[in-house]
Amino acid sequence: MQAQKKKTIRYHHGDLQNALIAATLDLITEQGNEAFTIREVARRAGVSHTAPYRHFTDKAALLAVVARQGFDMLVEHLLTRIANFPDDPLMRFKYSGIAYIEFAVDHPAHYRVMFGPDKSGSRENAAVRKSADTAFQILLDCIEACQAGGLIRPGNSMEMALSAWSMVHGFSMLLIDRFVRETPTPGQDLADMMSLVTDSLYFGLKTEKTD
Amino acid sequence: MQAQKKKTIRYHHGDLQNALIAATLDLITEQGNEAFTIREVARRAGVSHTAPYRHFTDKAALLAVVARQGFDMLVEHLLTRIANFPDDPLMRFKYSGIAYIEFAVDHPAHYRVMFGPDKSGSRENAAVRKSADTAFQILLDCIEACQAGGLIRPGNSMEMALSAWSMVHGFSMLLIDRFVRETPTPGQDLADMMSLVTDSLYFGLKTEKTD
DNA sequence: ACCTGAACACCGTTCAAGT
DNA sequence: ACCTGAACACCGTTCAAGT
Repeated sequence: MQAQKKKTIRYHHGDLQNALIAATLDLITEQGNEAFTIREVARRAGVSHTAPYRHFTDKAALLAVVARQGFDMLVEHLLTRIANFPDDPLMRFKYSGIAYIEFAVDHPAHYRVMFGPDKSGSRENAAVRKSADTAFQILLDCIEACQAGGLIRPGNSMEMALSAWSMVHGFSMLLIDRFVRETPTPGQDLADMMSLVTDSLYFGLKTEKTD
Repeated sequence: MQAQKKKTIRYHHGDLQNALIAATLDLITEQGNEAFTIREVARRAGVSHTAPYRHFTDKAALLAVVARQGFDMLVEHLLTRIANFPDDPLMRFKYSGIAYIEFAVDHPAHYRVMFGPDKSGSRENAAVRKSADTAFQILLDCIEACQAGGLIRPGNSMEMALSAWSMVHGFSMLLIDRFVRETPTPGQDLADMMSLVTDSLYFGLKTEKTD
């Protein structure tokens, strides 16, 4: 808990804290969420299996740091992607969804830790929730900007944001967990698929006059 | 593998196979997916920790049986729920989504095994995939019936089904994993929320003339 | 045919001890 | 201040042995 606040922690090989985080991501990327063990991560970082406990109170604390890092990366990716459309709220809404799926597909290890089964309480971790809320707020802002411009139906923006989140989260999980393997139509690529899926919702929320 | 084919397997206390499945569901319901261990399940069934290996080749095989059972239950629930609207394809489409979320919320332990991280290969298990495909086919049929009646936009029904599945799956996961805890508007209940979320998509796919 | 106990190679976590 | 080794209570899985 407290250890994470310190900027740099040195050990005889350098920065163990970050070495452990990097090893965690490598391990999850290579072998999935289940393969992550403190002992294997320590092995990869070249330290004894008890050394990680100097930096993280337990396994859950290490995962919580990875989850928060993931949400921060997601926020950054979303902001970068929607910055391309400063004058078009509807495009910002659409691309926030596409950017979300892009993030999940590009960083499946992070995504699995962020949304995977909550081993013990990163869902309760204040820092993690704060980063997650920031990401959700971006989506909400996009929707409300559209409503202000008459581009999306009036109505409860929270409900709409929840619908949008459900869709991109569900699609991301189906992709990552290999439930969806192929594009519905031959010749499509992943980018086409992301547009198709997000468009289904986008048509559902926008007003008729924007057709 | 072969053991599962036999209808009834007796041991000194009765039907160990089903006792193990029941204990698995109890355990996952009580303490989450991580708490499931062969040894604990055996303990609850009152047998030695090696006895389960007489009935399931390994941990993954037990989970695969639970997953297939879950998909079969899902299919049954979907069919029951849409049977209420024999003459209204649009209502069948809408209620297939609601019924899906109902199933996930009512059977979170099954749902987590069905869609949770694939410990090792229930995703590849032919019987599991077959049951899952049957469920997906129900959704596809609903959409195609709507299209035949001019109630949903023409277009690739696979893509639409994928969008719909993404949304209900995402919403289910967010609910089960406690990312979504409260209704967006005070006074709403879960049924309201399910309608709101599925309606967002439903409006996106239907034709204008059905308004 | 079905079940058990010992055994093996793993875990997470704690703690006294080393530098 | 940071790291280690031994120790404890767990896992999944195998296998020879019991009834």
